[in-house]
Amino acid sequence: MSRTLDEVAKSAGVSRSTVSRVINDHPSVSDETRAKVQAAIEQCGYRPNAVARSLATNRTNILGMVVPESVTKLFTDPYFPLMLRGATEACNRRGYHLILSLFTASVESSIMHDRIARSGYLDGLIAANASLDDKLIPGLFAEGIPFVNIGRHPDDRVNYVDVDNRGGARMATEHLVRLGHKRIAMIGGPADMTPAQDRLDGYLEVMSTHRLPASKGLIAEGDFTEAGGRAAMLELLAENPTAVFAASDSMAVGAVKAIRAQGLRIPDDVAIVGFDDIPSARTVDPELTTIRQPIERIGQLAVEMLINVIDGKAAEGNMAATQRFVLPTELIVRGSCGSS
Amino acid sequence: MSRTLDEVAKSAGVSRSTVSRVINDHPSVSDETRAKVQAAIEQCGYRPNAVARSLATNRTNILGMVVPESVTKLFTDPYFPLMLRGATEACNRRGYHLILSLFTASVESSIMHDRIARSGYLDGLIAANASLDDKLIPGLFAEGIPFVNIGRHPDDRVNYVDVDNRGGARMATEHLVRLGHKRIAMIGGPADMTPAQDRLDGYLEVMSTHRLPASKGLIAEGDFTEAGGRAAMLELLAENPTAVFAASDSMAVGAVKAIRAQGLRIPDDVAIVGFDDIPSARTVDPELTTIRQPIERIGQLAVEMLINVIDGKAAEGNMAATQRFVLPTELIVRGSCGSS
DNA sequence: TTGTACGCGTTATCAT
DNA sequence: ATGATAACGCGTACAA
Repeated sequence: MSRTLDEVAKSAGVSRSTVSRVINDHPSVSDETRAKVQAAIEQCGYRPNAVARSLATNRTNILGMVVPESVTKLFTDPYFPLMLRGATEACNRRGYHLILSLFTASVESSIMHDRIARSGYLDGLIAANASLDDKLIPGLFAEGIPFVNIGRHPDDRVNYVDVDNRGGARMATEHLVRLGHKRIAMIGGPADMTPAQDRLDGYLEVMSTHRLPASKGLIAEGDFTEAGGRAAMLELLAENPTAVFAASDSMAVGAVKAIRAQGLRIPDDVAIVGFDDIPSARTVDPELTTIRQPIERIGQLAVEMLINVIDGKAAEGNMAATQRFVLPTELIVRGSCGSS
Repeated sequence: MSRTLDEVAKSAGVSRSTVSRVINDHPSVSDETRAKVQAAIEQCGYRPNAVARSLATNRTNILGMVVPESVTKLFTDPYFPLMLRGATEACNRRGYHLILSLFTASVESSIMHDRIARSGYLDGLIAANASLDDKLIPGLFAEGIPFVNIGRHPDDRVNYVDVDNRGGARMATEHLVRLGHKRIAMIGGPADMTPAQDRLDGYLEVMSTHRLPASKGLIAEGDFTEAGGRAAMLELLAENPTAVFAASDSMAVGAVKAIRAQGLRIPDDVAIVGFDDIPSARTVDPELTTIRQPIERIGQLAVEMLINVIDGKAAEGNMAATQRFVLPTELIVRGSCGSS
């Protein structure tokens, strides 16, 4: 099975420490012995035991991605696989591993919390869009474990990576205004999620700027799912909007179906713009005009920031400044709003 | 930070060993001291250090889910999030952690392989639909690390969990035959993936039984993506089929769009049945008749089997029998084939 | 440059 | 039932 340092040392005729130095690229070892040791390593098929190494260094090179229960339900939305792919990609590059923890109803979250945060297996963790009132984040502070949240968080101490949700929502709404729409409805997300808040704010801001109505009836709350978007759109249709901004592409796809179900045409009767630019935005008919956010990049950035935080903490004590990053969004014009 | 066994022992006025026994529910410890130790544990806020424990026990309670590069591309298909959710769910229940490794182009797969299989961090791993010619599986045997594949594998020694792909494909095709269709086309998956093979075989079997044509022109190879399904359907339409069986719902959704793009109606002009029963099968218009496979259950079962394999190996040496499990599929009739 | 010796936090074996 | 003590495999001051 697994050879040990001692065996390699014996085989190379040196001491254990020397082999260890070779493995960790320590400078002070003669080229001669280095070569000798390398050979022995090859020959034995030696691989360092990560667990033992972790015990000695107090570092595991394992990060955690924790998905709050409220978000686990949305896990099939392409957003998460994409973000996750970005995160694992970055981990691959940096030589880290990623433990994925979805909080589910079957296990009490306090137990999950303990297993995740206090096991000692994790160098740090990424919170996948923990909502404002999530007990997760306070818990992490209490535990003193390095973490990065995906999505902004009002607490000053929270490191996060976010996208310009508000700016994106403004672009989306402006686009519809530019096309001459007056009655522009919005399908929002759950009120306790900051992306939903910010996208709503961006919409309201533009509506207000142009002195357009944004009454209660023009705003419906979805849940970021396609079914939710469909239901929300059904409500909204009673108000006869000529355009809709959906806070996610999944909801936009649902809205498209609701609109069609009423015998209305897109974009002729109702124009629609989404948010995310997930793959299906290009496969809907008509293709979805949407706000692109660099989803994989978010995951990548989150792990890179986290590694920085971990390294920084190790280096400078707890003095490291809070790290934050807000990625830009982009308007992608396709067919669902008519030609501009 | 993290208290240690010694501190608890000192605080409780016993030896380290006794505290260890209490933690591991060892029987031989008096109720009196047990209570005393429990109290000390509470008071210190002690939590066992998982890494140290792993070094001593040679068990990490961490499983790996490894996704071959060919499959990483399909990672946004709802199949994977669902399967993953099932797997993490089972891990939660059993007190295991799950490391997710997506093989990507950015890091050479031999390096990834080493990191995954030889790090010592993993008690075992799940291969997510490794295809037949994937170097992954031979590598795992060479390494002697316990694993379970998702999807059947011809090698006798491979533990796997699979679904009755062939039976499902038969049901799908039979359903179309029952509805009176003669020219039934099929959109298959990549030839090197066993689910694709099996679904094709099921289709061919039924076509042959009913002496229906299954010529080259009636079979197109997709890639399990929506775009691929669309392209495949476009080819097939030249043959004027009256029905199509798509080997995945994603491809079926693409096919629906291709059919519509030709001005044809579903199910009137072309009936269609998919495979998977992912959430979007219920949100397409018309809703998709499909073959349901219990996707989350697959993930759950994979980790449970894997844990069995690991425990079995620990218990009986390498004598444990190969474990296999084939889950049933189910025909779900919705609107995309017309009424039966 | 190289080797010695100790520590990382547990579990496990063996006395007592 | 309890307590020393030896692993587990590696990193790393410290000494040589």
